[in-house]
Amino acid sequence: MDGACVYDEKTAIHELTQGLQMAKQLTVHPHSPEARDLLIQKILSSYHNAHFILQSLDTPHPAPAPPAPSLPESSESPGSKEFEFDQPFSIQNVSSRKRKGSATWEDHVRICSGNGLEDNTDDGFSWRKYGQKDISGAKFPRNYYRCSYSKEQKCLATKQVQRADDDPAVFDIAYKGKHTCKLGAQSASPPLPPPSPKKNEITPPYHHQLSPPNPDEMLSNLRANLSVDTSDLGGDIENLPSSFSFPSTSSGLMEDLHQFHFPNHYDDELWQVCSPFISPATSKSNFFTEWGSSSSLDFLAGPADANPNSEFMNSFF
DNA sequence: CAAATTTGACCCGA
DNA sequence: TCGGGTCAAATTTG
Repeated sequence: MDGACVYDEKTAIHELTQGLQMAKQLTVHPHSPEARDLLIQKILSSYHNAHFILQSLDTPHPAPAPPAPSLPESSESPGSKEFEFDQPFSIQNVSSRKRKGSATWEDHVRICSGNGLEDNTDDGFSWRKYGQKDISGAKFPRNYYRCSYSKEQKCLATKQVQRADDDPAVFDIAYKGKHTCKLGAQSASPPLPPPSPKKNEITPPYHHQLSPPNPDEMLSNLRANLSVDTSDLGGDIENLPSSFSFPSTSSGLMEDLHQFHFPNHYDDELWQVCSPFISPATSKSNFFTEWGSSSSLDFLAGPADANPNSEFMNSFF
């Protein structure tokens, strides 16, 4: 739109690019622990700068106050605010139809899985599938998940996952409700051991023994996982880099990254950028692109004014 | 054997 | 009546 914005976006992209380059360096050269720390700090700094820029870009057009659709009570604990999904955005509701008492779908995320064969839709929470349905007009069935802790902790979060017709590698995910489970709440508080680490699907992200793995391990993870999908940036640099690809089977490092707190609106954006990075457990690759709105991943965002760098670094090391 | 997934039936709003 | 969302019994998996 306006030149200033473009400029800022470019700056942000530049910062992100720098961060990526440094990340690459990190993966390529053997470094002393000090040097690695330095690089990591620089990487974080770059992302932080980008985040800051994007955030400031975002302020001119504050999120429209949506006509709050009737959410089903579900809110209980004010304390778990950070897991609250923000209100909907103006995206067309994928599922306008809802049963009595069900909430509107509050967030939509599009995930492109690397090979398109697997459901790499891990988002850090532990989900249990409770249904599958063929949807008229859709090639692929829609899968319904609810939080694994829905019973134990009365967590009301649910999500729908559907493979895109035109691109089987793409999953459209709709989130509903907010996580009120402890698991989610841990993103902002000291880790607790999950009730019972379930099998594969998600190793709960924020949580799960945050006991920092040893740096070497983290580094090797980083090394193994990092790769950047820049095709997206190619001819279209004006646009925010909506996606990165970090083929990854992530674990330690990625989980630690969950501690990274992104304040405010662009959190999501940044989260999109970083999530593959952070993608827990079983994710192999992928990038997130967001469509529709934001915030579903707010649960990652911690205290709005925390300094991401220091916070992150602290938890990281 | 417990927990997760599958799948057909049921419910409900449009 | 149709289609989407959920339930719950059966089945599978670890």
